[in-house]
Amino acid sequence: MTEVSEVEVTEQPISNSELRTLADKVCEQLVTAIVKGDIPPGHKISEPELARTYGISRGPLREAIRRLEGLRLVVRVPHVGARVVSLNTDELLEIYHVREALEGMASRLAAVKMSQAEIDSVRELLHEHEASIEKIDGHAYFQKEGDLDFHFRIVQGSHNDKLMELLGGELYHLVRMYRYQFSVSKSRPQRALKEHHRILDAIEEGDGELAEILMRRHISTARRNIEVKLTDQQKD
Amino acid sequence: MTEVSEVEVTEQPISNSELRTLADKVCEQLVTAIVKGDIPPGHKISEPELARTYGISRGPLREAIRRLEGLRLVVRVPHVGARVVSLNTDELLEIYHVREALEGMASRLAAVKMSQAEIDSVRELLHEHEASIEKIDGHAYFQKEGDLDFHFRIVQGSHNDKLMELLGGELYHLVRMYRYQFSVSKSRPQRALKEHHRILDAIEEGDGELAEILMRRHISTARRNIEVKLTDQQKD
DNA sequence: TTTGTTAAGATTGTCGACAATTTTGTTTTT
DNA sequence: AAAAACAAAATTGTCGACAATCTTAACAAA
Repeated sequence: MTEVSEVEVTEQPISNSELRTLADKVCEQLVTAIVKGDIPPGHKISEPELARTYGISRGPLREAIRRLEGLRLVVRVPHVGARVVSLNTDELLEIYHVREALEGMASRLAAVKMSQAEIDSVRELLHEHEASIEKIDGHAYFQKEGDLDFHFRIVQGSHNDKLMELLGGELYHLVRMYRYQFSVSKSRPQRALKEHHRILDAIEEGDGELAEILMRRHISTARRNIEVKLTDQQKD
Repeated sequence: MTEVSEVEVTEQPISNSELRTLADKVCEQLVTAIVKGDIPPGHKISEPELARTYGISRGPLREAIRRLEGLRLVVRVPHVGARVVSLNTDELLEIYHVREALEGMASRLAAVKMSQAEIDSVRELLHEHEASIEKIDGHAYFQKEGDLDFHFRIVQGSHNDKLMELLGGELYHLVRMYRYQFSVSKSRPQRALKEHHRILDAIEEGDGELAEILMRRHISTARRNIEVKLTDQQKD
């Protein structure tokens, strides 16, 4: 665990964050610490230790932990304590099934709801991704976060708040956590990029049905890639 | 608001509940109080008042509120307080889009994963529903909770924990809340029951694709019924 | 009357201390 | 030596008090 001794609770510049209470701020810091693996999966969440680390009392800290529990980033046992979730591949596959369903629906809705300005903006994002891929020629290390950027843009395009909450609020955290954990780089970035364009094409044409099919295929392909890697590992 | 003065924190018999801390118990009580409308939508959650009501201190209570926030049952504003969510029909329609996607996927997976014993058990549940409908002859008031029972059985049949968490953990609470709120009785219980049977048929035959299509149609029909009722209300 | 200011009151946020429970380590018994 | 019983330590759960912030209500100015 990367030591975090005596970390000041960083004041957000002035940005969006209405989260002014200690519990909220510490919760956010803990989210990134967990997602990035600074606090590794399965690690015990010690209240006295963390309270000292962040320089706050246990009250707000416990509230933050309760929030993390809701985000499915920690598992809590009464009178025993909380632990960072340890994600096995099976759970990740489950998440990909959920993503297939949810983001498929998001694409269908986006085809009806997205404005041309939103579509143009996403197209621009894809061109940035294209440039990055060419630059690093195939390895496309950046994709780690970039891929989810595209996906969340489509979810936002659905203009369905519940979809945004579910995916942005808990599922994507776990996906990112897994990617950091096993330093997974996108397996076929050029191919994925092309699929992203096709999905956006369908949305631009207002063809929700096609957009949903393409998105589902895109995610289900990713899932099968993970399954393959899993079975390969087992062979070792 | 149905007065709840001096309610004892009820000790669960011995059942499943490993939730032994005050925060957990009060959280559960608050969930049902909110879902059933005892604490109405938009109502301010006063910490001193609730702490007195449940006879606990504000510490555990605040943890419970943080948990409710995660369940999307209350909305919290720092330094101002928490309020019970007030659900407008638009949000309910959003939830039905999510349900269509999620339960469609659940049905597809259930067709592969459900055991014959599980299927038989659900079939039995449907027969009970049938009896209830005949008894009250069309009105089928019971359906209020019974309908979701069936749906959750299918979700359990998917054996996908994430699906269960998402639907059972937050979405169904909001659906039940809405139904209590507007005392919605299932509009076409016989028809719905028949559709339930067809979905289970497809699952029993291992036809995941059909099961998904039928479930999605089933839920999307329900959504359109709500939309119609909404527009009817607007005409008044 | 309406608007703006200010002060009192109430509520939320935070802390430190104590109680209850679990975990750890030691000793005793078989 | 292994298992059981016990004691000590550490951790989680709960509480009451104080600080910071927001809400209100009264008052003053336009």
